[in-house]
Amino acid sequence: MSSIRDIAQAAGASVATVSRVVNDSGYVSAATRARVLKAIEDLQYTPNASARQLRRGASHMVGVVLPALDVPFFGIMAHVLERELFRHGYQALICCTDESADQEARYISTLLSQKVDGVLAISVLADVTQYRRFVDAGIPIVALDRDLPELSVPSVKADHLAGGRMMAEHLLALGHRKFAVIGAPAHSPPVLARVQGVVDRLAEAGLVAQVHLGAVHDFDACKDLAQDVLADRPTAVIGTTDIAAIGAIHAAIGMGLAVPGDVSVIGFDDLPAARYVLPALTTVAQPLREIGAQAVAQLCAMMRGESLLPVAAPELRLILRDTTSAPRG
Amino acid sequence: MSSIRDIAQAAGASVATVSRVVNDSGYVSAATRARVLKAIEDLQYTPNASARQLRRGASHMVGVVLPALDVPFFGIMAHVLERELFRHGYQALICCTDESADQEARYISTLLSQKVDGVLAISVLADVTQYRRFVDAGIPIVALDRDLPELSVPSVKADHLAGGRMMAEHLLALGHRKFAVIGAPAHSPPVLARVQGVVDRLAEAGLVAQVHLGAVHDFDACKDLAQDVLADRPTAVIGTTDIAAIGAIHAAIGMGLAVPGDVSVIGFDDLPAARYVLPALTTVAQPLREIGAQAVAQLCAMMRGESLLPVAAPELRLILRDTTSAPRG
DNA sequence: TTGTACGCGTTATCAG
DNA sequence: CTGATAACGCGTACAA
Repeated sequence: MSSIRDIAQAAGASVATVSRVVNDSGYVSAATRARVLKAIEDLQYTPNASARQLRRGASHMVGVVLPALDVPFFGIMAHVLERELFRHGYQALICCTDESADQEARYISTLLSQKVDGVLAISVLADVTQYRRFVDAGIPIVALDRDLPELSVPSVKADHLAGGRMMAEHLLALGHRKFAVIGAPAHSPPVLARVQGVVDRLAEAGLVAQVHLGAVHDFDACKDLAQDVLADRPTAVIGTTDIAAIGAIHAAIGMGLAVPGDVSVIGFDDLPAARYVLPALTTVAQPLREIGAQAVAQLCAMMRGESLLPVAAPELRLILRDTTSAPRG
Repeated sequence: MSSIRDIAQAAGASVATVSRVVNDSGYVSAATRARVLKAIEDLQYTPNASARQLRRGASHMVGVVLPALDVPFFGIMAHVLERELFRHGYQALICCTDESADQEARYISTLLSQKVDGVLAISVLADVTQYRRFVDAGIPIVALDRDLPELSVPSVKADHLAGGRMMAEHLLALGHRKFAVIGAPAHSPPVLARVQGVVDRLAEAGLVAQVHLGAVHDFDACKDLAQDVLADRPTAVIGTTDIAAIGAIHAAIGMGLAVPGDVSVIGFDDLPAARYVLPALTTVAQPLREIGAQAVAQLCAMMRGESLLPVAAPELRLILRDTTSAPRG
């Protein structure tokens, strides 16, 4: 409510002096500083961020564009990004696109209007040309969990291809020979990379897997997908995500199959939900917190105009729990 | 990058005219409008939100203060609020406090600086006096899932007391007589209200329950809690949340008890995770989407200076799944 | 050490 | 229908 002028008047000083104490820049005598601070306290003065941004050119805000918050994977990621940005002095502007290109475009306009200092993007859309607007406006941008093709923008993500190989490797080592891969969404680059990793590794062992990818990534859809696939009696089902794998477990048990006795199941991500199922899900853990922190560090460097940080790809890790075992004799 | 003046120059018009076409206010001839629109297109003009806020007084931003995004309950709530606010033309400023009073205070300062038009608060802290600063600044605020005592601020929440009664009622109807209640966090008003509801209903049946509330609300902590409680062999365990109930299921099965054969378990919230466990969890569904939408509607009314909307308490609903049955013999 | 004055990008008012 | 201009709150040269 009260502006810098009110404080100046109350403290018997000029606006310039008040500004100096607020930003502690330049010289201010102890006496006047005290008077100013008192006035600030009395009048509950809060600097106006808009006026500052207008004057300084920096908004200290960062746009975070992602499909949703009510999906654990994105919720966790958003949390990490928000916390990390705050730690670095930035306010996150979280934008949920609901996987709609239209919403995404509108949000990008908003972020441009807000003059965000940078952008973190986790898009699940095929067409990401919209993001060129940030590049054109000279706004630094970092992609998460995928690349933004043709925009030559840095991206931070795990090696999903290697992740796919890990899943296949584990089951192969247990002695499995008949595989099915299920998951969603079929257009997601990281999901496709994992599938490719599985297919590659199996091919090396002279095997082929049934691959069934669906359009919607939820429990019910994945369960249905798994049900179809299980009719063929694979000894191992590879879920492209934990949700897919959990769907597969439910499908198997619903069909009277024991897990892992009759069929082994493995997932990917290691979300909290992987521990909730019974039996608890064996999965490949993706270090979401590390990925998020790395992306923010990268973006902050760019916003400071520094050169890009060299990055080590975040490490994937196999988490052994109770849904995989050797196939029945 | 380009400002309204650049557009004016390019279109051979005045800034006032450009402003008029941008906001389509006042009269502009079709010809000049066309020229201006072309210039806007050519120069990729985007209005500066800070300048607007400075001039107009409204920021079209709403602060959303909550403890976390990586916890399904809050993630879902945040998603609903964000989407709903966007629909109403507001940009959400999501602030994760990590349950820290210090963070919360710093965020409140930030929101005050940003001159948010309103605030939605889901605090889990006991001391909410910080929120008085919004009231003092004349900024509308709506509380979710709890009240903000002594601030006379509207709140939107389910009837947790009734929810507690529902849980007890269901198990009583099945014939249970020996109950345990477990959950966390012990200081959460809605959790305490649910416990009270359970206790009240059981008292009416002449029964007393063992109540064990923990400080941290996660799977492992709740599982440990349940393990202790199960030593007494209650026939029914009431979780104050789905997470607590899922912990109880794991504890029971880990101890060789069948669910629901040896012990029935019920939860609260109906998060997606309730369907992931096996057996699937019987629970009381809280209409999060409705609560969120109601809170946003309420806040929007206040921001428009309208009187408060009359609100019907969001309905709780018992979801019967596979973890409750009549007690043995 | 302190104060004056300008400009950041908009919009609203008022005159033409 | 259009244009000039003041003001929003702040930071900073520059002057004192």
